[in-house]
Amino acid sequence: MAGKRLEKMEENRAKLIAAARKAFAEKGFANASMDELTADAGLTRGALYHNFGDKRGLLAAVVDQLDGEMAARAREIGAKSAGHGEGDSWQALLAEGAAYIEMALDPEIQRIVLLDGPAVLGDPSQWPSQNSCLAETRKGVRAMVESGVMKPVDIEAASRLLNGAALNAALWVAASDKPAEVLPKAVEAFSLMADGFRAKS
Amino acid sequence: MAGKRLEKMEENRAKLIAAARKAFAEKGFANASMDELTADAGLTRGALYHNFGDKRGLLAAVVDQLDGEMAARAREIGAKSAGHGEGDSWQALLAEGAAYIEMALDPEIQRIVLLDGPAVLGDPSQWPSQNSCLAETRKGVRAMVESGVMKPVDIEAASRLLNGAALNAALWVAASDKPAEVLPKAVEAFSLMADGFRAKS
DNA sequence: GAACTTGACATACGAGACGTATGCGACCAC
DNA sequence: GTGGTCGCATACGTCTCGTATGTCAAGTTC
Repeated sequence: MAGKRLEKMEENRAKLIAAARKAFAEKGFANASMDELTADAGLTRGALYHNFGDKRGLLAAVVDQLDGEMAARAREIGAKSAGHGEGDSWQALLAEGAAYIEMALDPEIQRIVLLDGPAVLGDPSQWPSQNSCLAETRKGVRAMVESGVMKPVDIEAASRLLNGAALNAALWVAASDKPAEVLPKAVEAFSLMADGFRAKS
Repeated sequence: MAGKRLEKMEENRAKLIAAARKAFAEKGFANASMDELTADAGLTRGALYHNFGDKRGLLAAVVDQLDGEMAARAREIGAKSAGHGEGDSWQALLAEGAAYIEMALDPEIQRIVLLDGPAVLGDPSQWPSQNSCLAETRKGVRAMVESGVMKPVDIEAASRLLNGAALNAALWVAASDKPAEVLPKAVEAFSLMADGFRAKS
């Protein structure tokens, strides 16, 4: 019966992160009170500072979780899209891009990952979690550059621009009056723009 | 001798905005103290709240000023690039994009317009100043779509994606270890990606 | 198995920072 | 010249974060 201590600790960490996700998404990082947040989780600020160091640490943990979930979903969609074709990795990239745009319509992801995240933690490329989403895109881009599907562009630059464009498009869609009407336009424009990276057939 | 009152008021507004630009750029919006900031301008918080309503209002005014400066510079560069050619508006668009990327290397613009701005004021498309930069890009895109230089893509979507990609690229360049080496890669990748919007020759 | 030690978490405290309500004094009108 | 208006300063209350200290259960050692 060893590890009852760590078990409880992980449980509390999870509860705090869950409460933080809700509070940050609803009120924004700056306006979220740590007292309320921890009370919702049935704890106090003591637990928070012990586990995450400070408020930024908590945000980093939340962003890490969300980022991981996004990357997992993108991978899943990418795999599905590339699977039933005969290795059309280009379709997979477009599908991933569209998936990012759609995922970012979730207020939780918008507010926390796209708005507060960069402002508080700095540019995504230097996040502690190292940005799983970007890594996912980079993997795809690298494979396509090496296989000649994409032009011989700088892998890091292309990944960054594709990801940035997708997430930025999502922000625009979400802020628009009628997201349902605007989304397809954003996806289409993204596909066109990404096509600039494609090797001439 | 009329308007000595308004004159002084505008002068103070300008001093506050200038002090805010410096404070926000150096410490970030959240960590900038309004007491220090106003003291630097030789005033107190009373003037600030009277002129801008609250801290967000001040940020909005600062962002508006920076955005205007950026748009003016982009217009200038775009005009120069299109001028000596025979109406090659495409080159002008690329030049504008590159200009945005370079401008965003300025810490003031990065921190205030790209990071804190969206987080505090929300998505740029719904800023009070209505985002001059975006308007500038939109103008160019619309002209090119109508003249057939660009594919018949949704103007709003294309403008948003181009702008977002450029600014995002700038964030990446600035966060990298050696900006001087990375910048050309970002500009090249941007040009390639934008080329996806270009009508097939 | 009992005393000791560790460490996760709670509580208490201090230091700002924001926003508002109130007061003052200079400009403008008549 | 007098009254009013308005821009700005001052004073206050409230909230929040971060740290320092206390406490009690879980793990450890003999």
